[in-house]
Amino acid sequence: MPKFKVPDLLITPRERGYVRGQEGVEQILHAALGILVEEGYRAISFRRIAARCGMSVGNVNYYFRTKEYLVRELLDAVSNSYERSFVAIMHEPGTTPEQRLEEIVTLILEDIGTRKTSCFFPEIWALSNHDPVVSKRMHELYYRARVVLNEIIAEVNPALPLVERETLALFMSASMEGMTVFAGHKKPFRPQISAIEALACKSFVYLVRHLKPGEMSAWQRAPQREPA
Amino acid sequence: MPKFKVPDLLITPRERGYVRGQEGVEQILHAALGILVEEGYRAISFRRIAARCGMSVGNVNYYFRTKEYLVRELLDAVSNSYERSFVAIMHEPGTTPEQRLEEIVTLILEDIGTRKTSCFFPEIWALSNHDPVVSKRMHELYYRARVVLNEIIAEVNPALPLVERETLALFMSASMEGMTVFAGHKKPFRPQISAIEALACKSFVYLVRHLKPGEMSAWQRAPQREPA
DNA sequence: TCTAACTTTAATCAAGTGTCCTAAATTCGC
DNA sequence: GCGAATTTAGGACACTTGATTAAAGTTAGA
Repeated sequence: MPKFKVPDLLITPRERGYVRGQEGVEQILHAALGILVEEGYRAISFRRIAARCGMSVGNVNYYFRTKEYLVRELLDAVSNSYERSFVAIMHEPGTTPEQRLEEIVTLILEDIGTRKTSCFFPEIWALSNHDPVVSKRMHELYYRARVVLNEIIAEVNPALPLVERETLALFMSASMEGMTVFAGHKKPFRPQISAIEALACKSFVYLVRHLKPGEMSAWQRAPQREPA
Repeated sequence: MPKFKVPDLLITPRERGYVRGQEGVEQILHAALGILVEEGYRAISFRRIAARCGMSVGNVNYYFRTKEYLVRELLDAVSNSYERSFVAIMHEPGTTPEQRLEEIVTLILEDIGTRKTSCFFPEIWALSNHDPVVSKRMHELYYRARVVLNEIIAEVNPALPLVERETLALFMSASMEGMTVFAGHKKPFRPQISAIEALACKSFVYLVRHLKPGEMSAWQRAPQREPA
């Protein structure tokens, strides 16, 4: 069981308007997320959202004048929910870097077991190839996730230059994200998630501890061998 | 530069029909792949395919009576193209397991740098959450990819039980797939792909060599620590 | 030649889309 | 409780796009 759980959405309250309106906004965003998870991004439409939360089409359109605004706020709400979890781990007092690393691995690998994450992110990955706005927000989200990893690496292996730390953080983050397709919600390798967690921890700790400055770029095409 | 390059499609010839017809089928499948890559899966339609290869809608429909058949053949053609590359590496004579592992890492990490792969797979990942047929074919494709990895692991570390070998192969495969979103075609970390390759090789070789039987499951929730 | 394989044209039928508008209903601070 | 601000319903507009088919014509090759 994970120490932290990532909430589905973290919606920033509006500045003006009645409380009823705020509730409406949250209903709409949750409905949009639900549709995205259950039927895919392309299925999101004002009409479907309206139907899903018992609203009228006009009303949904009143809150979000265009679909683009709606999607943008949805992405932000998801992004913010992760932000909060990462920061929570980062600011945990009295933990060793290795403990925090393990905690992050656990958090993420547990999180990809949820239906929401298992469906949401692949959708975003696909979308980011065709939509620059989505691409930008997605990479911002992942950047924030790597901040924690970077900090841990710096603590354990301060000799490693910044660029190499960042590449290592990326490697770890991308590794874990890749598990989504195979060990996510209702995926064939979900039952082995503990073993996968162990592998991830073992290999990440090894890399963080034993990687020497310059080693990454040195390997580059090093073992040139004769063609057969 | 990689020793092998994965072709876009490997289309199995039909049993009956004129040569012209075979060309038509290939045009259609390439057009479908092109649309999927450029505009996403949902954009695939008879109309668009027809427009893209200067055919009539009816003619496209003559070759593939339903969209489902079309998509299925497209998936198969992609799957087969990978199959061929993996088998080629597996049957390479006079190479050590470590060399073959490196070759696979190179092949895959180069391949995700192509636009086709960088767009195709995220699309399939998303789709597999909503379409059981796609899900089944996708996991078959990845299973075939892991066969090579499994063989390498068995050679280097024969003491490791089958189940653990398979989980390790999955971990490596999923790790690399995860890079697609970050170091794929025109992604922000593409320039660092050599360093990423080095990290992947280092950590995979470490795991394959040093993983002891039972270690994966032993780690499971091992370091229980006091709550702060 | 003549038949199986192609190809086009044109059409059907259906479902869906975002956005805007008006008018009624409701909040909620005062 | 007043009344301005806010929220809601419902429908209209003007499209786009979708899969599939039937009939008729064209081509290839045994």
